[in-house]
Amino acid sequence: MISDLKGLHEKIYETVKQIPFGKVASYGQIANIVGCTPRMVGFALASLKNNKVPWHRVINSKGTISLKEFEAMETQRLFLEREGVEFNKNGKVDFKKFGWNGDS
DNA sequence: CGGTTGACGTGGA
DNA sequence: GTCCACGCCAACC
Repeated sequence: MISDLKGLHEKIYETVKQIPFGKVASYGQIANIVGCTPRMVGFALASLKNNKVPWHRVINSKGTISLKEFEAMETQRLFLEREGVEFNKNGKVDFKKFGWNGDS
């Protein structure tokens, strides 16, 4: 359960913050939890400027990183690998093993 | 107040 | 399996 909605962004932030260490969630998953469209999830994280939110644990449904800047995607991948998340040769994450069930 | 934007998702080819 | 087009809806200008 999340605090009262002050803004969709904050709600999304709270949800992302609940993602446990070594787990990853898709934008659609977050969108489903907060009850908004996946677009907003990405938009919210894009606006993210504070490092309190583990945005690196959020990826698209394909299990890949969709960041525009190559730098950013590299950073995210390194962060996930550091947390124990394995990347395939295609650069995809196995949701079967690292997918967040929504249970913190 | 209106148009544009955007870290996506899904369906179809 | 991959790639392309359309749709979603709040935030931003």
